[in-house]
Amino acid sequence: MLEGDQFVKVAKIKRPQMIDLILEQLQNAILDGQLPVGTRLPPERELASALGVSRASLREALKAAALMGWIEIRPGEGSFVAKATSEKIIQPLSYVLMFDTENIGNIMELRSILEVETAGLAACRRSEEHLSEIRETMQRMEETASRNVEEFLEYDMLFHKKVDKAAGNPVLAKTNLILRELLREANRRVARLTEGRSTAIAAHHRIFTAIETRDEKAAREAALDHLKTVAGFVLDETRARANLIASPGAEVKGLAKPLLSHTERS
Amino acid sequence: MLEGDQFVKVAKIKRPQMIDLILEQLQNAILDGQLPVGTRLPPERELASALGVSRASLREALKAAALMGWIEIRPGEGSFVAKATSEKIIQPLSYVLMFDTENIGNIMELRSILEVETAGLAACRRSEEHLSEIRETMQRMEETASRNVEEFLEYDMLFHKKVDKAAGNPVLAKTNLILRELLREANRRVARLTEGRSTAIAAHHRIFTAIETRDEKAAREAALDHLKTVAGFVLDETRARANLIASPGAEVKGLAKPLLSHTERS
DNA sequence: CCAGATTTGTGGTCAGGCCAATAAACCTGT
DNA sequence: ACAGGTTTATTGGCCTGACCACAAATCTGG
Repeated sequence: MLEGDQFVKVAKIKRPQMIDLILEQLQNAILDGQLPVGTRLPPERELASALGVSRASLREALKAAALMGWIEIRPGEGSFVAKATSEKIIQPLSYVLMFDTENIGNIMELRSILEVETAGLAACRRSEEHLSEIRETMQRMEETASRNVEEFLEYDMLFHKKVDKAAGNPVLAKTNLILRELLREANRRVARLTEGRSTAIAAHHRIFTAIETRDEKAAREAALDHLKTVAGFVLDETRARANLIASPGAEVKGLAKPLLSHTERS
Repeated sequence: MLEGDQFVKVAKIKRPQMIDLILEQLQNAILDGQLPVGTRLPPERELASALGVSRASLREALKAAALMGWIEIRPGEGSFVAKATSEKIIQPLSYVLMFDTENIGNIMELRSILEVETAGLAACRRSEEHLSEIRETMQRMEETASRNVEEFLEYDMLFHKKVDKAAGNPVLAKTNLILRELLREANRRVARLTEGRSTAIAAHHRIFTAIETRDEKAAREAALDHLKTVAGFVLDETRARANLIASPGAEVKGLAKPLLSHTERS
C-alpha cells in the first residue's frame, strides 16, 4: 500500500460510493435526532425511490447498518432505529481479537487484568440478589464437577457472568465475556483435569466469600490467584502443544517475557 | 448462552439469512487460514454461483465484510482479504456514543482500568527505545498544544500508543486503542478547552517520569489521576449536552452510581 | 362478538442487464 | 526490438423487475 509518494500529499481520489453515502446520511439522520430510537423507517422500496437509488443499493446499506447495530430489520415488518447496546459497541473488539488468537498469553494477561478489577468492583457494588445468584451458580458448578465436564464449563462461565453482573458495568461484562469465549478452548483443556476442576472450585469459593463480605482487596487477590493458576495450566498445556508442533526448544510466542508481572503490586 | 426462561428451552426460531451464512463462512475461512491476508477472492459472479446464491446476496455480504475491515474491495480488480484495522471498524460508533451517556461512563471505567495497568506494565517492561519514543511524542504534543487542537489530539493518542507499545502486550494495546477511538469525540471536546490541554500535558509528564524511573506504583497512580481528570471533564460535558436534550432534571443514566470507585485501592 | 381464512404490506432472494474502472493484451510508429 | 498509446476482457457498481416468505391488517362466516 504505502499510500502516497513522499512529495505530494494527495488523498487518493476515491469516487464516493452510493452505499457509503446512504450510510452516512442514515447516520446523520439518527444523530440529528430526526430518527429517535424505535422509529420505523419507510419501506425499502419507498425509501429507495425517495433517495433516488435502487432497492439493491439501499439494501446493502441497510444490511450494513444492521450489522453495526444502528437499526434492526424485522422481516415482514420493517426496519427500526435501534438503541446502542454495550454488546454492539464492544462487538468489533472480538473481530479484531480473532486475528490474535494464537497469542494466548497476551489475551490471558488482558483477561486477568479485567477479571481482577471486576471482582473488586463486584465486592463493592453487589446487591443481595447478585450474591445469591453467584452462590447458586457456584453450588451448581460444584455439583457437576464430578459428572460432566461440558456442564461444569458452562457453570464456570456462568459464575463469572454473574460476578460481571454484580460489578455493574455492562461494557466491562461484555468484554470479559468475549475474552472468556476466546479462551474457552484453553479452559476446556484445563477442566478436563480433575485437579483443574478442584482448584477452580476452591478459587471460586474464595472469590465468592470475598464478594459476600464486601472485601474488595480479598476479592482482587482471590481473582488474581485464580487467574494465575489458570494461566499456569493453560500455558503449560499450550507450551506442550507448541513443542509438539514447533521445533523443540522453540519459544512459544508471547510467553517468554514476564507474564502477569502486574501481580506484584499493592 | 444459557439465557432462556427456566422452563422451556426453546431457542427462538429464526430462519437463517443467506447473507449471515455467507458472512460466517467467509469469517471462518479467514480465521482458519484458508484465506491469508492479501488473497484475492474469486469474482463476484463466480463466487456467487459457487456458493449457490445470487450475486445481490453475495454483494451484501461482501459489502458488510468490507465495512468490518475483513476484506478490501477494489473496483475493476476484485476483493482481497485485508488486515483488520481497528480504527476503521470503530469510527462510526464513536459518534453514536456521544448521545449515550450511560455507556460513556462504563467505557470510561473500562478504559481507566486498562490504562492504569498498562502504565504499570510499561514502567516494568519499557526499553530505552520505548522511552525515547514516548519522550519525543510528549514533546511534540506540548509544542502543538497552543496551535492546533486536532494535531494536539493526534499526539495525545500517539503518546498513549507509545506507552501501550512499551507495555509489550499487543492485545492490550489494541483494546486500549479501540477504547480511545470510542472516546475520541469526547476527548476532542475536552481538548478544545485550554485548561483541558494543560492538565493533560501535566499528567502525561507525570506518567512519563514514572515510566522513566521504572516506578510502577507511581505510573499507575499518575495514569489513574489522569483518567479521573479526563473522566470529570467528559462527564461534565456529556451531562451538559444530555440536559439540553432530555427533560430538565432528568437523571443522567449511569452516572449516579460510584464511578471509578476502584480508585481507592492499593 | 370472535376465530379462521384472505388480502396486503414488507423484507429476502433471485435473474439478468448496463455502466465504469482496471488491467492485460494488442497494435503502431520509431 | 521497444516504448507508447489503444483496444479488449474482466470485474465491481448499480439498476430493473420479479417472485417468495413472513407478519399484520382485513374480511368473512358462524
